[in-house]
Amino acid sequence: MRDNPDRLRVRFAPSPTGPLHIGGARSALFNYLLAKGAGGDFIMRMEDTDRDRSSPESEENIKQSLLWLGITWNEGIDIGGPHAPYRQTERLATYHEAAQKLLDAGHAYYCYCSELELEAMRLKQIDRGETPHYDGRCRRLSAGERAAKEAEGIKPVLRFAVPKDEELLIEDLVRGQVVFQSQEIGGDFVIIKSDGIPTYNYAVVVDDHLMEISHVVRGEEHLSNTPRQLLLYDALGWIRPAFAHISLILGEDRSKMSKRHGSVSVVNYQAEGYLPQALVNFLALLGWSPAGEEEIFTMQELEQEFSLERVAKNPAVFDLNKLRWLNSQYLRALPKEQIADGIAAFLTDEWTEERRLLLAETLTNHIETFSDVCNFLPLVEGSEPLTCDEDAAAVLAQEHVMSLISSFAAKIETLSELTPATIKETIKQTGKELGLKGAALFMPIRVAITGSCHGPDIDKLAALLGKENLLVRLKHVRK
RNA sequence: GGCGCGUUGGAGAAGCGGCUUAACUCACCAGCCUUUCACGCUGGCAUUCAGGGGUUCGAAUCCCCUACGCGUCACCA
Repeated sequence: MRDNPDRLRVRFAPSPTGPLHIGGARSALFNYLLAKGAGGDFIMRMEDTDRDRSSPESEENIKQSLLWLGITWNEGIDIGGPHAPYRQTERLATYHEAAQKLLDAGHAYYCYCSELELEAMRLKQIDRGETPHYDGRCRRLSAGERAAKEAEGIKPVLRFAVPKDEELLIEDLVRGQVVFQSQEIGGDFVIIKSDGIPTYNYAVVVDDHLMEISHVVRGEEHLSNTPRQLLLYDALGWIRPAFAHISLILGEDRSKMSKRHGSVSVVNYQAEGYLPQALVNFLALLGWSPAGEEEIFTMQELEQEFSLERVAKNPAVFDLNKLRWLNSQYLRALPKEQIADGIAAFLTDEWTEERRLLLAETLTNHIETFSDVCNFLPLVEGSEPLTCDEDAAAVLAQEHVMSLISSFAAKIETLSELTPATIKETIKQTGKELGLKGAALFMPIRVAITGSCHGPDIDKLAALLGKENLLVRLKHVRK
């Protein structure tokens, strides 16, 4: 039935109803890695059948986020392919065609029930302690009754006639065998809405089949939808694809990742100065584990390493700590020019290229994301003295500090150019003259400049601060 | 509530009946290095696999029950 049944074809099919979620990104990544590793196809399809919530902005956001992560598709929206179009609202005729077959074969029927009627039915069922489900009342409508409803101007939905007592077995590649009973599905479900737009469960089946998808890899929230889709495949006489349901990503409190857990959109991480390689690496490790002991992988390595067999069944908690660590690993491997570019987004225009480079060099080992640079800005900008903590104050209280700082300041004053090298030299000179070295020499100077006992290299910080600001800070200490 | 899925340390996890007195990574703690911090290095961190029953010579690994967590029950995807 497929042109090439052996070819692995997967897809990422998001709804453009919001920015790309971290969970969606992981689904896309797993699909992408699977395709790349097997030399298969990765298809990008837009499931925009919810016309109220879908927006072009969301679609754009999803595409940009995917591209930023380095996930590209070789068939799908924008670039087309043999099964175009790839946007569901542009495929309406296709869905209607298949629906007609279902209708003709008696697998589907028109339903004229109003929202009110449906609601009343549901309430009654709940009252009786039953699970709410459509009772199939329109299933046996006579031609005459149908005509009457049509005459009233009621726009019907098309429902799928769910067979009784059928066992639906999903051979899931990550969860194993999962069984559902057809009568537990919740009644005859809608496949075409009254406005002629197909529902999710129906459109996915039609598209996945027509687009020759071999493996459906998606989030676990779709597992309970699968029996409906299985029924549809069978009724249409289509062979089922392989399924793999990957577990959800949880927030720190073990509930599904949502806005209250902080950043959930890929764009958030982009804006916060994370590196796409790090996010990809992190996402890959969420629910999948490598065979060896190495954990840092490039996209190319992941393509080789990834396999569905090593995908875990249990949900994974999103650990920002580890993401930050991974990001720092990638960040430190970057040439300083790229770090300078990365932190530029968090700096004012007053920062020249040269100073940005020096800042990048100074902070490389002290920041985990580009936005962390903001934490260090007070150290290297402005002349206001920084408040000291207890330890720092103790350092300044030492007897030799006044003469040390005075002597150091005097030497700085004579310096024509402040660079890390000249400053370091000046510190050493000062130490030599006063007979000081080690912590006794460096620590008071550090505290005088930064107000703290800890921080990046003092010579670099001083150079960034500039002569004027540096002298003001030193002067302040002597008061 | 019905149905489904899951449960190994603070987090990600390996483990697929004996090689496990449970890998590896993050976090944490200690030490070394360093002018400081960080980086880096070294070491520590689950006598135990949600709990309880079974099966077996032997179980984290197989079966059952209980508990807990999550997902899903739409003309939303």
